[in-house]
Amino acid sequence: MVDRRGAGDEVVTTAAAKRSADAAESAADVRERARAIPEAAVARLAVYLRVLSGMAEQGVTTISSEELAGAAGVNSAKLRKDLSYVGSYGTRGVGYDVEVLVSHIERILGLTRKHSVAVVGIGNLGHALANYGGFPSRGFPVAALFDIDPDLTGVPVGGIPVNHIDDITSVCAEREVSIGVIATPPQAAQAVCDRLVSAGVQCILNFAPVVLQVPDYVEVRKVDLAVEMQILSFHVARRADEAAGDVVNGVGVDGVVIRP
Amino acid sequence: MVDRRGAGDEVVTTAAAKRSADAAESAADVRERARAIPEAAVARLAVYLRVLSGMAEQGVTTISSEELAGAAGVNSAKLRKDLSYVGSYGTRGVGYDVEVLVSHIERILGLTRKHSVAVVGIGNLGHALANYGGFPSRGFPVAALFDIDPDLTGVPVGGIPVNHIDDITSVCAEREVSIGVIATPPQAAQAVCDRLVSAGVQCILNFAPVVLQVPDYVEVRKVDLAVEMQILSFHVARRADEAAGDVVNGVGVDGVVIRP
DNA sequence: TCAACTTTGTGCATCCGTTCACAAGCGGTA
DNA sequence: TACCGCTTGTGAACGGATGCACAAAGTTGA
Repeated sequence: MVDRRGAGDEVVTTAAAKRSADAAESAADVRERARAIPEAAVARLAVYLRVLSGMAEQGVTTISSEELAGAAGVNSAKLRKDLSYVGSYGTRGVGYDVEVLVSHIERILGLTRKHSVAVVGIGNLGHALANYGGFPSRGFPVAALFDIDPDLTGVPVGGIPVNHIDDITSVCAEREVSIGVIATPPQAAQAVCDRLVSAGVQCILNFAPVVLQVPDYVEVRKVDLAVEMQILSFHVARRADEAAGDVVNGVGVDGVVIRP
Repeated sequence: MVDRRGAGDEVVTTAAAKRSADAAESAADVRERARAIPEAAVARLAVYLRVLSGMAEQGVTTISSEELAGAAGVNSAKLRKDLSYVGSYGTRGVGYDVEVLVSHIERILGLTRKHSVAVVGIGNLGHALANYGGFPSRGFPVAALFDIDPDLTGVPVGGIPVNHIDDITSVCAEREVSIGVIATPPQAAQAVCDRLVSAGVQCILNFAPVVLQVPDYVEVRKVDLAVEMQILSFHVARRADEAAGDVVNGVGVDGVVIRP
C-alpha cells in the first residue's frame, strides 16, 4: 500500500482515492460514463481487474499500460482507451497505481455492492458452480440453490441447502438475489428463466443451450460449450483447408509442409 | 458421425447435400469463403445450427429467415447475411430447407470431422465436463482425461480412465486429440497449456481464470465465470445508477427511492 | 402463360470499436 | 528553474459488422 505521491497526507488508500474521485466527478458524470462504455471494454476491464489483483498480491504498486496490456493479452492502446472509459487515473511518465486502478474498476463494474447469486439446476454443473470458490471471494455470494427433484430439497450443496424450484419466487425475494444462474437441462431453461424474471431477477447467466426469450429490461449472458467447441472446430477446419490449399501449391506458407 | 435425426435414412440427405455442394463449388471457393466469415457470424452459425436441429427433430422441413431469426434471437437481415457467408441455399418465396441448411452449416463449421477432446483437470468442473452428454453427441468425443493427482490415475470418469498429466504428450498424439480443455486451477493453467501445445494441440478451451500465452498458430477460447458475473454486475450497477439519476429529479422510476 | 405475392440475397449507408499517432503532462536531473 | 525522457490520454483515421431497402427469383393460382 505504498503511495507513490510522497507529498503529504498520503494515507490515501483505496477508499480515500475512491471518495476523492467521487467528489471530483459528479454522480451524473459517472453515470454518463458508465453508460458509454462498450460491452467489449467491460469484459476486458474485468480481465484487467484480475491481473491487477494478482499484481497487488505480489506487492506491485505501479504498472505501465505496456506491462498491463502484455499481461492481459491486449495491445497497450486498447488498454489505455479502455481505462479512459473508467477515468483518468494514470500518471504520465510513470503509469498507474495498482490499488487506485483496482478500486476504480471495481466501482465501475459495480463490485462495491454484493450481488447475491441463485443457481438453478443442481446437476453436475450446478454442483461445480455451487462449490466454485471464485464466486464468494469476488463479491458474488451464492445465496440460494434450486432444483426440481424433491429428493434434493434440503440437501446441502457447498454449504447451502437446496430449495425446491417452486419456492423460487419467495426465496429469491427474501434473499435479494440479483443474479440467476441457469444450469438446467435445455427443456427446463425457458420456464426457469420465466420464473426468475417474475421473481424480480434482472440478470441471468445461462448455461443451457437454448436462446432465452426475456423482456427488454432483463440482461442475459450465455455460456454455451457447444458453441465454443464449434467455433474451435471451425478454426481447425479452416486451418486444415488452408494447409490443403498451400500443399496444392507445393509447400506451406513458410516453406515448410504443415503436418505432413 | 452420430446421427441425431431419428428419421431413418437421413444421413444420406446430409451427405448427399454436402457432396453436391462440393461439386458445385471448388474446394478453393469453400476455403476462400470460410476464411472470410467474421468470427461473430461463426458463433451465430453455431446457434442457428442448434435451432435448426431442434426444428428437424420436430419434423419441420422448411423455415423462413424470419422464423429462424426469431428463434435464434437475431434480426432476419443479419441472419440472411450470415447464411450468405455459407452459400446461397435458400429458395426465394419459400425459405430454407432445414436439412440442407444443417448440412451446409455443419460443413462450414468443420463438423464433418471428428474432433477428439482432452479434458485436463478432473475437479468439479472436469467431472461435469467429462460427464456432459452434449459433447459426444455433437461430434466432440472426449478421448482423454488428465489430472496431476496420482490417486486419480486409472479411475474412470464418465467412462474414461484418467491419465496422469505427465503422459499428456504421448496420449494426445496417440488418440489424435485436436481440442484441449483446461479445467485446472489457475496456477497450473499456463503449464498445462504449454504441454498441450507441445503435444500438438492447436485449439484450446480455457476455463481457468488466467490469460494464456500461446504461439500465434494456437487458437484459444476462454470461458470465464468471474468475467461473466462482473459483466452482469456492471449492468446491475448501471441500471441502479440510472434509477438513481431519476431520483435526482425527484423519485425513482417506480416511485421508490433507491439507496436513500 | 401471366400476374400477384412471398422471401431471399446483397449493395450501400451507418455505426461501433480498434488502432494510430502525437500533444500534454509528469518526474527526474542538472 | 529549465530541460529531458517517458507514459498517459485522446482526436482522428480506419476497418469491420450491422441494418436497411430493394432487385432478383421463385411459387402459387387463375
